[in-house]
Amino acid sequence: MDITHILDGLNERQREAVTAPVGNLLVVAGAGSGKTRVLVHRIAWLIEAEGASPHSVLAVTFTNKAAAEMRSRTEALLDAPPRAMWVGTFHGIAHRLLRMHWQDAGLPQNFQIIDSDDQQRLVRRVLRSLDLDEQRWPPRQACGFINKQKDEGRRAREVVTGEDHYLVTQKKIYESYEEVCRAGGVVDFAELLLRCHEMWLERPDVLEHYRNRFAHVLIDEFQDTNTIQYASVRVLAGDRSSVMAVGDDDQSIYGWRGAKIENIHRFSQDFRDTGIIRLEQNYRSTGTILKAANGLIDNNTDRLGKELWTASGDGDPILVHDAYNEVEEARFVADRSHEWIDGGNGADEIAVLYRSNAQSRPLEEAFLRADIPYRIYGGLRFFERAEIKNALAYMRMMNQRHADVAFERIVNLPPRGIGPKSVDAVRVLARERGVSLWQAAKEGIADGGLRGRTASVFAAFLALIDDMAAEAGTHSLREIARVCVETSGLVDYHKKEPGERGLARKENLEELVAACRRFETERTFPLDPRGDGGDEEAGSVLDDFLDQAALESGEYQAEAGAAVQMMTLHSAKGLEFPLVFITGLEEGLFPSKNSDGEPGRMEEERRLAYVGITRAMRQLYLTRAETRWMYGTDSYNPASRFLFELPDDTWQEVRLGGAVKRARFGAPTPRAVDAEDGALRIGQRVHHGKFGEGIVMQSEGHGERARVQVNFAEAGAKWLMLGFANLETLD
DNA sequence: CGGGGTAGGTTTTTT
DNA sequence: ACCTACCCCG
Repeated sequence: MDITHILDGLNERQREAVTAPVGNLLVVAGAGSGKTRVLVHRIAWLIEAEGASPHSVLAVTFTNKAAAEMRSRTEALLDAPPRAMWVGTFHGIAHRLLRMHWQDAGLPQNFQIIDSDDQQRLVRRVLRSLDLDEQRWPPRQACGFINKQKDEGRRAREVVTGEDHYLVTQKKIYESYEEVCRAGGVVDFAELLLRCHEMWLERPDVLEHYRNRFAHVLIDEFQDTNTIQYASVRVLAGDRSSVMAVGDDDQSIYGWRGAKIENIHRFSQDFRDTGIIRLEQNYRSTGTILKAANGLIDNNTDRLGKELWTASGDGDPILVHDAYNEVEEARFVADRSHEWIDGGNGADEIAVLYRSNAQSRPLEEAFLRADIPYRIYGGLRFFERAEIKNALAYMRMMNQRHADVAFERIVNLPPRGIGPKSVDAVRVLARERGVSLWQAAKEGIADGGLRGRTASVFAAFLALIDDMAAEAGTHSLREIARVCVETSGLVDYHKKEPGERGLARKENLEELVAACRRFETERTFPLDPRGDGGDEEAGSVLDDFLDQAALESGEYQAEAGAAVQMMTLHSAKGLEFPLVFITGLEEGLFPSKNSDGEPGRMEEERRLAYVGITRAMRQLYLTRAETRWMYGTDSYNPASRFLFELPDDTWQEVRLGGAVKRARFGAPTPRAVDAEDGALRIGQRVHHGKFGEGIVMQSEGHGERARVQVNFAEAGAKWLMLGFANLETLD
């Protein structure tokens, strides 16, 4: 078989990774070094050169988008599209296994996946049943606790609490939540992974089957794996299979979500005879941009160590702009975008990045005013919108009357006179009799468990659902959707809502019906990453649709038209753009003030800045605002420390008008450095024996450990120990 | 029961 | 500033 097409166009390191002997391999792939390419070509190599069966390949990613891309690129490279290969997200693959092995996993056959929103609703109900105050025990926090435990592989009974009242209570909530999920036959995202992992441990026969099957495991973005994902890979790999882990410790930005950067460090110890290959040649950015990125990330300790380089030229310096406020900052970004587009370039070559979504508003207004098309990523995705979830809940009820989560959601939506009290009566009945809410309502009406008005409103609701089911028939997904949206009264309900919002919701519901029609013929969303293994029984179209809606809440719609892309730094990971703006480079915003304190958090912020910088191919702008209107007040934030960490010869300041002379990035806001010593404050001018004059920018720690960052006129930004530096104050 | 007004809390995000 | 979650009254 001719395999040259697999190796053509790869550099030496890439080729080394692709053709490495079958076995464990860690590929540390820097930004823009051709990571996906290596994964895809490795799969092709295994199949066409090593003779591996597509059946034996398992490729795992984090997002559906990445999975879809990997699948399509692999298929394009191979002679015969490998249907039997498994490519998917951790969650998608776990879900698939659980559907096939529901009995081995101890789940009901018709278990349903709930998203984080549903989870929070369930937890809220648990809190009420435990009589806990929601102010003191915020549902969000409880969800966080539960998910964290599951991500660490711990069941409620395994949580060690000691005497700690907080832990004791959270454990109680977790236990109770587990029971509610079990009784309702629902599975949350973290549960998919944990349940699958437990199944392997408890059923060695099942594990053995998959160990034999998946001789080749490939994992993308390995630095983002959490404890349970790492453990699962280890268990599946056993000591035979070959695992290729690809990742970049410098791009680990999901620690707050449970990702363990250590996993990438541990890999070579835990997996036998691991080869390590570093991909450091960057094909994306200019030399200047890479130099800035390298210089910045060098401020982090605890790295595997890696330095990106490029064979292309230096390119233009990074341009730094210090705006008066966020409106001017936005105008600057829009102006420069305009120039770029006028120069004959596409709007879609531009990305505007920010730390938090709240920053998008002024940017949006500036682009609107400048008449530049833009598109904002992030925020609520289609299947997470309330009106869509309502409609999906009706669809679920069509299928399974006993789906309590759905029942709770729509029982009084649109409002039909079933208030909290009536629902409570049914809940009590359901708990007493150990049946679903639907069953409890039905029985209650029949045997007098429910009376009077309560009985009649529920009778009407049950009849509505039954009638809708009859109207829709059982076979057409599109019909079910149409009925759920129209006969339920949802469309009318939203039509009556005032303003844009009601209209948008009504349109979303119509879009849902259209999506169902498409799904019916294609049996998949356009971005479907799942392979057709063909070795599992397919559920009904409706089941499949609801599962996919839960697991793939995202942007399944194709986007049309060239537009500037606006998104958070997090969502920009994996993307690249010729022109990139990173906005809001201010202390407190980026790095976020929430990341102060814990040292690990600050390093993660720096990695986020690294990710942002390395998105840029040709030109990078960094902007900040001296004054920013946030949370209803003006805040004055000093320039981000990350600006000072860039090597001096990589950037230039852009000033408009250029009349005002001031220190680089303007004078920071005065703020006491250390309670113990009021003499030094942020913004203070100081003199140092060796470095000369500078301005205090930042401080860290207290007492003996206190350090300040001083931006010296000559020497640039330095961190100094207060105890040793012998700084002289100047004014 | 349901609509409207007010108080609290606001990183990042996938699945 | 803005969204949400809750409280009170019709």
